[in-house]
Amino acid sequence: MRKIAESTVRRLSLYLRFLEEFEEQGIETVSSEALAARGGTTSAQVRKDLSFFGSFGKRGLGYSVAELVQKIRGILGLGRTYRVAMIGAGKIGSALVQYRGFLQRGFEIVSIFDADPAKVGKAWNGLTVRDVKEFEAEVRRCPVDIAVIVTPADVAQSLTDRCVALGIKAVLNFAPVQLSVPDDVVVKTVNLALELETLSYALTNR
Amino acid sequence: MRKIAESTVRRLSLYLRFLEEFEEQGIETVSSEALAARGGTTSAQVRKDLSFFGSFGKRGLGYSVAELVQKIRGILGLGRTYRVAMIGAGKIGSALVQYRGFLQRGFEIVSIFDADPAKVGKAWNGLTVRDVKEFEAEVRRCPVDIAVIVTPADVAQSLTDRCVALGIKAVLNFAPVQLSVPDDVVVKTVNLALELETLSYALTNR
DNA sequence: CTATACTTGTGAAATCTTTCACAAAACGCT
DNA sequence: AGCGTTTTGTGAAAGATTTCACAAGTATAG
Repeated sequence: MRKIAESTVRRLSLYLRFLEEFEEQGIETVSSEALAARGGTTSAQVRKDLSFFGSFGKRGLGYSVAELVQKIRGILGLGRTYRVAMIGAGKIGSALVQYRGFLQRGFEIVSIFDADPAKVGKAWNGLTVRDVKEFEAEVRRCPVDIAVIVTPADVAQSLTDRCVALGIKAVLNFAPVQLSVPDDVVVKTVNLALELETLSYALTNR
Repeated sequence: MRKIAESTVRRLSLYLRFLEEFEEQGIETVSSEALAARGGTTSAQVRKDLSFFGSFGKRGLGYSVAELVQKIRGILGLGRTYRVAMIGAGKIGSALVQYRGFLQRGFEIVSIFDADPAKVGKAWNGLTVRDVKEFEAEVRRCPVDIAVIVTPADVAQSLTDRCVALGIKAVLNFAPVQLSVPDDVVVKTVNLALELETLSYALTNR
């Protein structure tokens, strides 16, 4: 398939959220204009984004909400559940484990690891925190699709390397570092400092 | 000043992190090539990014690390501290309050609010959680530059409106909703579901 | 059955961002 | 001082993304 811009994929994910809202409200049909209004973009943008994947609407009518939800879920690969390993049982890891949206959207946390002996063995949301030394053994026994790195910056890269060695192809990184991985592995980094600094820039330059 | 792309600002923030690392390592001078290598971009990109704000290097030599750190800090508006209000004392709020990088980078959390009476009055990292009913009174007494929204989705917009009414110009939003604000207010949303879904897309389409 | 109103899907145009490529500057060496 | 090496700063080219604008469907009403 032709290369799709990351911005397009992010918007599809947003559209999906709005469509699910519409569905809950019992709205059966939506125009690109209405969807755009809800998401702060333009109708042309919505139609263009969708057009990369097919034509899902009816001229004069708009899109069937239920159908478009299905199509976008398909495009985003949300028709299955993903198995997630959480690496790091600190504050943020703890918050994420309890975040219901995770499971709700098909991302199931199946294991948690930490290096701190004080944390190992504790139960968290029905899962036992394991020693990160057992990471390889555990992942081989109970494979995962996605690793979430919630560790201090200094160990994030080496843990990522271990994930890569195990064949994990997707990493969500909360450590404030730039991770390097082979081309066939995808990393998303959520960098709080970066977000704050763009706010700082915006506050300063206006 | 000419409009600067968000992507440029984000890269500047990254460069700053790398430059600080270099500084710690005692490296005094850096070329655009070296900075690019560290950040996974190209030297031309680095030079172009910087060129929007001035010319900070010496031909043949590169950039003085210390000087470039200062310049970028200036560009990003990091020469001051920002006062931050945390709205929502749940798991994520709790994790953020304890995140040292916040204060380290000049963002000082000065107040925490929650609607849950069970949480109000508790001390957190030296701060007392206040009832969100007192939000206006408290912010007027102790003004803030940035509000961090860490609440359930359904109250995020109304709290944002209250921030706007108080004259707060920057919001960092962790609630999984699209916030609408006037043009002179800037919002950054960190949307976990979105990040997971881009991973899902990447895992599916390869 | 025709006219009217709407809304999609999509090439083409406009805009924005990144990459290229090279003159100009700075330094060290002889 | 002149020469070779390095690296910046920046127009221009290439590439990517967004917006425009309109033909082509679809429905409804008379």
